[in-house]
Amino acid sequence: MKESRKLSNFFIPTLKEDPKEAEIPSHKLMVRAGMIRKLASGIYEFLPLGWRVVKKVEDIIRREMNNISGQEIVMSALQPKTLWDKSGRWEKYGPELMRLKDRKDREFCLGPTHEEVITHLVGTNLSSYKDLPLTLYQFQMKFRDEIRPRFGVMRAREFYMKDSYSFDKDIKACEKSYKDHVGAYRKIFSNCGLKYKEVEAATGNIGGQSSHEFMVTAETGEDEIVLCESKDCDGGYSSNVEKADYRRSEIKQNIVKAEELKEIHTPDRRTVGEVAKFLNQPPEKFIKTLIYDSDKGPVVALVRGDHELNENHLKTYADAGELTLAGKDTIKDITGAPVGFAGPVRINKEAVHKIFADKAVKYIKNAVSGANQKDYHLKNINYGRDYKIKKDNFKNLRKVIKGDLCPRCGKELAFKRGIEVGHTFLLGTKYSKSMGAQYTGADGVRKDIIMGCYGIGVTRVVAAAIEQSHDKDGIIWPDSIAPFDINIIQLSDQLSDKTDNICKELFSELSKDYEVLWDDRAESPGVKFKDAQLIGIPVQVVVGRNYLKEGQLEVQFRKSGKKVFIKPKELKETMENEKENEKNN
RNA sequence: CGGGAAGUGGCGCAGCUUGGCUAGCGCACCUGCUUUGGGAGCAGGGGGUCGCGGGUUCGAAUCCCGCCUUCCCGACCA
Repeated sequence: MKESRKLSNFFIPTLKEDPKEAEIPSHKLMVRAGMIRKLASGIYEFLPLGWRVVKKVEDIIRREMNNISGQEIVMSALQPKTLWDKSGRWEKYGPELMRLKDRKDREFCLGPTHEEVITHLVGTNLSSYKDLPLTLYQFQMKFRDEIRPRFGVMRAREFYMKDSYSFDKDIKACEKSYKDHVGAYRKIFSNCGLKYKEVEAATGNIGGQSSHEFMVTAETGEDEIVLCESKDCDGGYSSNVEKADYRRSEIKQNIVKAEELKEIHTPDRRTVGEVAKFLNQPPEKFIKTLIYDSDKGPVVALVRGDHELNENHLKTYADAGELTLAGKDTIKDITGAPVGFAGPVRINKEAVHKIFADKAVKYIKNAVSGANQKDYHLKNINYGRDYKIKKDNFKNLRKVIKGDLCPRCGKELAFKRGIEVGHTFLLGTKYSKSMGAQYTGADGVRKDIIMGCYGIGVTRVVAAAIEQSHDKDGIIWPDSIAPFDINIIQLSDQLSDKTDNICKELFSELSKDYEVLWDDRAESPGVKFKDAQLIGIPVQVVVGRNYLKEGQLEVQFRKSGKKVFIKPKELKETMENEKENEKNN
């Protein structure tokens, strides 16, 4: 028997009006359909209807994780600081880590992710190459003190996540584990009925060498991605804009005479915008000079005034661990001036580890930039004459912009928005090294275990599914993750032994193969129809006047809106037919 | 953290400018009657320290000061 329910006895507080704090459809609908309630900013309770959907997604994930030989475990959400000290992330993770102390003043955090715990677990309990490969996974609430929680469960401070970790003896074996996961993720997201894109991604807080994100495409997505949609593109290209590479379309040699370098007084004008306005010059004539601190020393990046620096690219070229915008002191050392007057001319190269420039900078004629002197800028700066940078240090440093071309095939890139529902990381030895997780090889030599980690935001998948599939009346669930398969709507004006009996019969008969929600409430038809549309169960079976008159059920499909009148015994066949039709569309 | 908005029964709001009677409306809830195919009608009823603290005043939801919370726009991320 399946998990069927009567609505009269189901805790599902639906609302007629949108909650005022909700902006995007999935948030509004999840609250209105009685799936979730907010307890505090970014902290939500899942009610029976909402949790059923989460469980559906969970089951789909579990099946695929088991298919790639993953083994399910549960680790502790509460994690001791000592472990995080080893990886160095107690410091590095910053204020996003939820920290707390126990009665003896020992420090803990609520796990935002589990690399430390699992590396410790495996490192202390696995010793031979014979035990590899190994993949472990879990479902668990994760805690991240987000700067700005947003959009309901889309960006929550407590959220339900599937995280898995692979352990391998060498990089080749790890690449196989990584591929297996990517394959599993593809199945998971398509089984959830989602349209998604795989993109190259930056590794962020987790670190590691290579990483991909699974993006559900939706207007309301918080991420921006670029794709090459050209059919001729070899293998295609898709990337998060954070990471995206490109070929340029904008670089042209300007045939303009180089004019004489001039110093200009620009009191209290620091930003490109301010100086541009003051001098009445377009931002694309400016050279923006950004100074970063890194573990190797200060790094300087030059980009054109109207462009934005891509820190991920700079990080890669500078071969630096972390980059943070430099403070006053570093800037003073390098420019001899306060913040806001940095420029490439007469910069103190002694104090700098490396200088990089975006390729576009080279071609700005008679450029404007800081004079490295308080309240002064320079104009008519020209590359070669006024400043020099090694040829190899001209790179793609700016963020990808509209009009840029595919780095593989040269066709124009398309921009889309996406919701990140999954992320895969090839970690290498980042954690096994710092946490001391090693194995003994066949040759008797101790080696670091090669790791990968892989996450799916389960609760976010639910929100993303709604974002992708809803209408003005409510949610339209994909069959695979719908909270119920069939919604029996017994119209209250027809409450009688006759409709009661057929509903009872349908309920118990259908429950052998389907999850059924029977609306047996003493509500008016309007209320029942509206609620049914709102909660979006794929098949609605209306038992009302047509049954009393003709012995017919009225079956309505949420997705197609199609309505048919049939005898009760034809129901299963009708549902199968509709499923076929939907597949073909 | 910067910029913007808002806190009044469970939900959505009005009242505040110009202080004054018992704090009001819609939805939801309870009781009764009537209704019943796309969020029914009538009658009756319950539920509010007006975010918190302080101040001004004979009198504060309303004016002043401080704090807290929530939401939206930017940096983080599943």
